[in-house]
Amino acid sequence: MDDTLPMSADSSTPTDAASTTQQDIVYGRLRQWVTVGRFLPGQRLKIRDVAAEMGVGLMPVRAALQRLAAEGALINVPNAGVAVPCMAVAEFDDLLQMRMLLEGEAAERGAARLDSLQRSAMQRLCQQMGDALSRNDHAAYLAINEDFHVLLYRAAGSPLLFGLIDALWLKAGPVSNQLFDAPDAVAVLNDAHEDLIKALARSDSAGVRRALEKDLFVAGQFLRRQLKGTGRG
Amino acid sequence: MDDTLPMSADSSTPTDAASTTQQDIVYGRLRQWVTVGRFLPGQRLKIRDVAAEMGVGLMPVRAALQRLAAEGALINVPNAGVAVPCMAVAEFDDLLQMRMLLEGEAAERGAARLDSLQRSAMQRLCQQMGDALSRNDHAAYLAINEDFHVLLYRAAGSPLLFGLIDALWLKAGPVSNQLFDAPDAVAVLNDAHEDLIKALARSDSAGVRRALEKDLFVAGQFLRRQLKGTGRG
DNA sequence: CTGACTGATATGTGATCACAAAAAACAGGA
DNA sequence: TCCTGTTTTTTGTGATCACATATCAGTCAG
Repeated sequence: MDDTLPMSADSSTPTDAASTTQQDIVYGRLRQWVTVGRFLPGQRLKIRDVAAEMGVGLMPVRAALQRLAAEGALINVPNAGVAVPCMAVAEFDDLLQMRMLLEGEAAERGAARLDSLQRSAMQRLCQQMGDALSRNDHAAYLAINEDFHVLLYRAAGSPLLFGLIDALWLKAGPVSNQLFDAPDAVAVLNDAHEDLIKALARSDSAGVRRALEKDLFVAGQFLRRQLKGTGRG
Repeated sequence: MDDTLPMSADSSTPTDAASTTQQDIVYGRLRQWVTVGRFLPGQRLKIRDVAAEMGVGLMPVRAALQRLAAEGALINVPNAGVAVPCMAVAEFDDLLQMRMLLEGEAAERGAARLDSLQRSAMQRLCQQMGDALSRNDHAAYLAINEDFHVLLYRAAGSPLLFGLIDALWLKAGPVSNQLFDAPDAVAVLNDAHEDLIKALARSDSAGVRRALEKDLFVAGQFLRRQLKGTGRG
């Protein structure tokens, strides 16, 4: 009746894909689809459609959608199911501000705790990002970029902070993939990363924080322009 | 199929109780039960038990529990349903640190945006808290304390920040109600609030932030002692 | 008397069905 | 032609049932 259990299981563990249960599989795929921008902002996700597309029953899809909605990746309209949120410019600015606060904090803490092996790994990732940009390989850039930030933030040693950042990433997902619609963005996208590596080499945690905030800010400004353009017709 | 809708509905709106749907009612009650400390840390919440106790079907309870788990109020153990998380001291410190960061930020921003009417309201609330403490009316103190903080944080003008803070409150709920087990806590609990009001009167936003961080810190130290005592057998 | 195995119970997960409400399609009148 | 009331369809919500698995009690060999 009231058995205790050995505390574990993060619940909102980021980047965990399939477990054993079916709704977790659906959740993982749906989450990836949202972050990769498969759905348009404002689009309604209908249980039966998703179920048919994935070839599973309605029940796992319902659970997965509710879970995504609870995490803020989707919004739950009163009696019309769930939809992918469409962000107004003010909300985008709010999100960017919070990301700068939380990710800046994580970067500063993480920079002070990285060992030399992790530092060289970050330097390598930064170089790989530059290569990917010069090849115009956007998918690779985004993947390495995620690894780069995850490595730094995990080093901060705060699971809670990392979870909050992950939640913000989920919210930012639907709009972040429009980054490369701005052709002049690729020229400066890696500058902040290189600044960050330099600050890291100086063991300048505050400098790492500033570089990361700059990284988010410049990318945010490109996205912001895209956002005002589309404006959710 | 792909209709857009007029973006609204916060999904994780705090303090929203009953909507129309049944699972929202269950969710609201369950959420309150968790925050008020009705369940012991580590306790498993079984669908059929909760359903029987509330006199509703299994389906709304299942959905509500999954939603709470997605928000981090409960933890989802792989194939054993959900349970109330039991916090280790390290996790508690992490939570406290994040609360100081986020609530400190919200306090500083909110202090700069409060109008005179809201400032006097906060002063009144502070006085009421002192009265409640002198009466040993713990329930009233906690209720007014929540209003006090909500008023300040909402003024910050960042729905996202407020939502994150609310999520942290939900995590802190199961342990926060042990505050008054420390008899010497009541003597100093309102000191930081009075400091905050003074800083507010000076329009000293940074001072408001410091006072709030002190508030969280001293309360956290009392709770921390309680936590080490119980230690989750 | 202890330990492992087996059966019974309980519990979460998923499927199918039924219902209510909202949206859409349609028909009729101004 | 446009507005309006009605009907039909769609869609989310909840109930009930079926199944797999984990937990626990009971039993028997050592």
